[in-house]
Amino acid sequence: MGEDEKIVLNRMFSVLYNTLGPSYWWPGDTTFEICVGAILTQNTNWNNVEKAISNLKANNLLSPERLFFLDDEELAELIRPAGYFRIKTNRLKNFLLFLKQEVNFEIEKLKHYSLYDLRNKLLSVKGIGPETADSMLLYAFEKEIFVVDAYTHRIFNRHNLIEDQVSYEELQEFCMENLPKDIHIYKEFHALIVRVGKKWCKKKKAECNTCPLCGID
DNA sequence: CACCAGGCAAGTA
DNA sequence: TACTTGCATGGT
Repeated sequence: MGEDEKIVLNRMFSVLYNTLGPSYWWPGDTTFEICVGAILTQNTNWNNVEKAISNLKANNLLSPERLFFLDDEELAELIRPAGYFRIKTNRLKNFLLFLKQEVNFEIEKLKHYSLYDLRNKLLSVKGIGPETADSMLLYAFEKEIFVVDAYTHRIFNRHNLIEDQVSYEELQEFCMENLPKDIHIYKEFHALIVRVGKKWCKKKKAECNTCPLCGID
């Protein structure tokens, strides 16, 4: 039972990696930049997020302290291209307040926290849900946790690996049980899923005829 | 033009 | 618990 699923997931990984190549994820130079990107990319194309991040960089504002003390209105204008800019302004500010209160803006200190301690603390910040928290944990804080997203759900469902109604945590557990427990694999597999999903596994149109995963099962 | 993007919280029943 | 809705820009 479980062995078959391991085989399928490992085959998916190698097919995707061999056809698409390495992903070099997450784009972003610092721990903080990755966290900011994780909030900005919620239900939003990364293209738009890049514009917002480059606005912040151009104004030398990609630091926890400086962003914390920036007026909400100015922050909103800078991140406007990322969409949902008023909501995301509040979510960023909530995260920045958490950084101030938890580690006095010294974000690197969070790397010493244990996985589930940090996960619970991130989830308690309003505006950080499971996917955003796990993206930060895996890519920014180097914790061994798998990131589930809409594409993971859609692709795994279309390949009859999971029921459509499974929860985030259930799907996450399924992935972590059937993939090698390796942070590098987790990083690359999530990235590959997003890349293949964007191109071949859209919400309505499933252009599976040319998808690398077509006929894998 | 319609559709969608690397979600989340709040409201409703 | 299990739906539904608002949030918003920019690319295809």
